Amino acid sequence: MNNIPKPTKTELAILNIMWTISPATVRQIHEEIIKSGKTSYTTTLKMLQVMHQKGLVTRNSEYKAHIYEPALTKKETQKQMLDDLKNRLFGGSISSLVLQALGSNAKTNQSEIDEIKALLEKVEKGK
Amino acid sequence: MNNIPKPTKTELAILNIMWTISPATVRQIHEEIIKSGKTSYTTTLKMLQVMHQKGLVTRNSEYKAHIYEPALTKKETQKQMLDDLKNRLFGGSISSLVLQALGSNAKTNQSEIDEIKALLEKVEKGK
DNA sequence: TAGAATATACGAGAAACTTCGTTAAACACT
DNA sequence: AGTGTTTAACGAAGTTTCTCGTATATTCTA
Repeated sequence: MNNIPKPTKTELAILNIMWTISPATVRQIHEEIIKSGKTSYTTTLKMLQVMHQKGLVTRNSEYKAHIYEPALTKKETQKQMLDDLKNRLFGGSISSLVLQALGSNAKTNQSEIDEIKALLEKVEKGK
Repeated sequence: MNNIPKPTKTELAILNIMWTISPATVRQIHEEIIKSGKTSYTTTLKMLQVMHQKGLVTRNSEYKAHIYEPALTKKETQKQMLDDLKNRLFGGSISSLVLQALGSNAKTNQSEIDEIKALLEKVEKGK
């Protein structure tokens, strides 16, 4: 099977770093992690190994220091997790999710609103 | 402290049932749960006890069979979890989340689109 | 009122997730 | 070559989450 599991909380934190600096070695990733909290190098290493085992990241072992990359783009992961949340809490309805998201957040700026509107038009046209 | 933690996967499944049938006894909740999979009554009971301990549900112990209710409404929980996802995967930007949600989902029907548009107008006016 | 049914409490074990120390191999530099 | 540094691998322990059996109390009913 080719199914990549949903990342856990800690795994997601690591992926967020990797989306900005990968391809990267464990050392490089670890340097970023410790900017916001203390952790052992081996903890980071172990996390990457487990994530590789799960298929969340790929790695190149050609050199002594392996080089890691996320298996999915940030966008793909966003889609995956949004989909999960939609199914588990919004009865499978994306619009219900969107309504709730917009409704509980008034500080959306004009250009963002325009962007959303434009996208809505596109969705409308595409029917 | 008054802080209610984010429900886990299993806890959320139970809350989903409770939002439709609560106030309810463990027995009633359990009957719903076993409609989609086998579990022991005591498992359900223990989950509710832990959830009560965490503050996710309230209970009335006046009678032999305690009566449970969610501590938060479904809407409040939706807001809470959307907020969490937004912070952990969308850099704190709701509009980026909304764009991704709408973009990766073409099958939004017309009335839903209209609803979203109306809400956008409201957000726009309220500035 | 005695036995059956139904409920809670509780603890133990399984499973998933996270952290870290130890070991050994690869490499870097005199 | 010999010493120190950097790395991967691995296992073990700590945590959280989930599942379930057993013990005990309460309620029902025949």
